Amino acid sequence: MEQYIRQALLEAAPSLFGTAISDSLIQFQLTRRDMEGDLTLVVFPFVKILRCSPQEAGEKLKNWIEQNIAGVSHCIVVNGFLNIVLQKSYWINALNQMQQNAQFGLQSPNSKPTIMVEYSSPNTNKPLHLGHLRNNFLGYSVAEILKANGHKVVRTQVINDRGIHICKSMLAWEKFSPLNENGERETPANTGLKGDKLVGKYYVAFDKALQAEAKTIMQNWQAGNFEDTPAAIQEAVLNFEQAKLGKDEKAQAAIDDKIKELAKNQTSILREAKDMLVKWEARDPQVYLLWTTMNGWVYAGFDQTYNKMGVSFDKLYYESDTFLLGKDQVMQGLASGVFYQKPDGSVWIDLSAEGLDEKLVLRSDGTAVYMTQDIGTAIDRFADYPDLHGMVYTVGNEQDYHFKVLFLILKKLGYTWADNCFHLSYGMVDLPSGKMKSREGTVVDADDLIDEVTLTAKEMTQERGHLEGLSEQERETLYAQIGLGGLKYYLLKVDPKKRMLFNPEESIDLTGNTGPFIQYAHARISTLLAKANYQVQPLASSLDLKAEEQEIIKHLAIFPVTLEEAAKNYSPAVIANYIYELVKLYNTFYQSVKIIIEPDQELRQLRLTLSAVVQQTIAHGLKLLGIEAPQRM
RNA sequence: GGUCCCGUAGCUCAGCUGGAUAGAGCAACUGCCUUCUAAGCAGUAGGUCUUUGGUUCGAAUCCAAACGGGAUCACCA
Repeated sequence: MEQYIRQALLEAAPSLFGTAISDSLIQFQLTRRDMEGDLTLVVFPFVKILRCSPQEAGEKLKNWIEQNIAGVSHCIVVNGFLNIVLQKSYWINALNQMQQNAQFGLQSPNSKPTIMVEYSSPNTNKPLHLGHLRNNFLGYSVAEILKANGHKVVRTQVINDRGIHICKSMLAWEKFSPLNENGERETPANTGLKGDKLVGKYYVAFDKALQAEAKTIMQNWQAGNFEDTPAAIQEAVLNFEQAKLGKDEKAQAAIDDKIKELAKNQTSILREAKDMLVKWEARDPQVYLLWTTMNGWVYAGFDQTYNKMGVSFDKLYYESDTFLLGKDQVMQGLASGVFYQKPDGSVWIDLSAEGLDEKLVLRSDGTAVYMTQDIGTAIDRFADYPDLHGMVYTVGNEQDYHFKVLFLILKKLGYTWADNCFHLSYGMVDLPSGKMKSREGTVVDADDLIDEVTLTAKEMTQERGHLEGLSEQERETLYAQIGLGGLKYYLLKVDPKKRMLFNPEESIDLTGNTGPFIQYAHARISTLLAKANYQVQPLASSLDLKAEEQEIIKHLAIFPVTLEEAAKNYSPAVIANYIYELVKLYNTFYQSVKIIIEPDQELRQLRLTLSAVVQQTIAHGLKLLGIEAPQRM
């Protein structure tokens, strides 16, 4: 309708205004809920052209629209706004079309270019935590949203399965794992621990040992004992100590950190880890065996967690497979002059012309860094999927700079698709106590959280009791759907870009703007329709509509635009807010009118139809968020 | 220090490319289940949209600065 009036106005402009007008002059918005009207045309832009008061301009537009636009009942001019009231039959017809289209609002599948969406991308040395949950739910949901907008989507992740951090947990396991009576070190099988948890335990053990050894070295340095310390390091330490004199506490602490870094680099345990990395890159059989074994444990653990989370992937990339390609690319780029080499052999790119810094792309010892690997992975993906148009990287905003650099490098290497790469940058998740810090043990474990939320859902669902007739199996499924639904909704309803607060108590709330609130509305409608034995039937356009009913149809009508907006902004929050609003409107309606027990059959059918379309739209919306829509609860 | 992000009710968040009297939820208080699931609904109260300038018919929204918070500037990932 908006488009229709816009077009008509543009065509009629010369006779109406005496001149052609630009499209941007015609600004529509939805009429405020507390005013009469459906669509509002902003009058101010026309005032200049018509050289008259807003009131006069409004009157002129009012008369023209009332006489020339079919479907318009009448218009009201108020405060420089022209509120257009559509005929009731317009909304009945809209509802009729919605009920006949089970895919209402969705674009036809695979009608748009292929997009790859990357999310999760964990390290294989620690279990998934709350931050990963936001990441995974976001990525999964954005993939669903792009699909619903007609894109072909490939879900993927890159698994950071190599590098110094992986060697750390491997080494710690070899060094510190106790032997059992069979002479075996700890494994998931003989401890019953989940694989990712077991490996994470040794990653922590490594850090602890590293800290201890570094502390001893620093104490030696304090005491003036520089035995075993290279002269260059000794000099650096002494210089730092010198620099501390006369500085305030904060500056001194910063310098102490730098000294600590130096000490860590002098530890034997870190040297061993580095040696292991070199051996790994040389494919030392023993190191490789250990690596595949321990990674296998982690993957089994991750799979369990992904399963519980309800996320999945179409294709996996392993850093260990792509980093060599990355190195090749760097060498080629070096030859073509995109990169340059320093005397020590390290390879860099100079982005100072773009307002960025110089960035390392290959270490002096020839080993790959994160950037090397990311270059390789990106190129690999476009080679694997010839019709791939673009990529979405779901990665936290602490890596904004990294991705700016990555996309620039890819472009400089000559890959035009670099322009279609997008960093879906999301904010950190804070706890009421502040930031999550692994060292302080405040990290919220993903498995624990999911279990907790499911348990709470169970308790609360049993309290309300709408469970009669459900099997034990069905009940358990329902608890998980509600618990996880609440958690997902809680994490997705906030604009991804924004840093958010995670309050454990609120995340499992059932009332207000929550997942269960929306699921409940869905379940309530489902049982209602079943009881009423609802069948799709065209509605007579002569039916009258109550305000509550019309509000719902109006909101349903913007679902397609909302879905597009969510895709454009890569924002599940847009969908979450939309369905929340829809449910509130529906609940008001539900509470104020009779539906099944309405004696007038035409009215009853209208209200059932409205309920059915709302139910379908809630279900679609929840699916876009990766949330289940229970039939009853 | 350079660069980037953020600042809306006590708390958590909406507020589309500038538009009417800035909205929800939670927490507090009042009502509503012999009628379709009360995980609901209706209502009360709660605001200098951090501050100051600028742009204009009009600014929470755009621009600049200040203040406050965060991220990042590694041969870490």
